[in-house]
Amino acid sequence: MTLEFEGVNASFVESYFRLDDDLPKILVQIGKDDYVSAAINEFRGLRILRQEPWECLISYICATYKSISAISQMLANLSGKFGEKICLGSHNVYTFPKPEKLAKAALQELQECGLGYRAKYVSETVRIVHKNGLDFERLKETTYEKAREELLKLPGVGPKVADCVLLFSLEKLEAFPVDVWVKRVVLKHYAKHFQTEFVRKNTSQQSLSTSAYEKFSAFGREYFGKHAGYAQEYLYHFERVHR
DNA sequence: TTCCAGGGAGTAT
DNA sequence: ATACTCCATGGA
Repeated sequence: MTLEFEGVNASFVESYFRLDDDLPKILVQIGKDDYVSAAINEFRGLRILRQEPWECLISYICATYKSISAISQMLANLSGKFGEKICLGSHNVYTFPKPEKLAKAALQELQECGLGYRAKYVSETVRIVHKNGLDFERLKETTYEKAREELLKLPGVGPKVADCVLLFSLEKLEAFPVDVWVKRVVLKHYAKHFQTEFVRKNTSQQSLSTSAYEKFSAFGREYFGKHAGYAQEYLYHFERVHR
């Protein structure tokens, strides 16, 4: 298999696509049952990205209660308005804005990017991170639980956003983010791991309480093990394709 | 037009 | 602790 790239060096590509992970070994580890095995067999090769923590954090704060396409649009707006222009051949692209740049942005400017009520959360979190210089490198070194606790203090960051940031940018591969899609998968195919009353309640109602979230997420970490995040990613994609 | 989206925060019980 | 409610915006 070959991988072509340009404009970056090989070490970046290896890092960004997590080529340092032993994917075949991980897929064996998380292949605990026929259902997740089906997802693995269909999408074998699907990877988790090692994203830049700052970009990941702001992106997932923006992503709450929004459709994927709308999220893409919002982030493109942010980059176009506050990022740096890069010329790639014939067309221009924009980098994700740096903390110091977003820290200077007015609330209304953020709202003009389509952030809606999230503009306030982004604005406040931007200031906290920029001012105190939230040490993402330290969060990488510490445990899943401690790093999660730190992230949850930020405005606009709840358990779902925290788990996404931990998984996609802070080296916490045991994180098992539970969104509406993963919730559906677990309720449909892993119901036997929960009390029937819990399954019934969470099947009928669309919202997800904090305590219910923690039960779903803890199940994922315990059932799939230290690389539960990979299982989440395969199940998530499998559900979205076959819904 | 109505519904819902890779949820979170605020408030009432 | 748990339940209920609101939140801006855009695509389907």
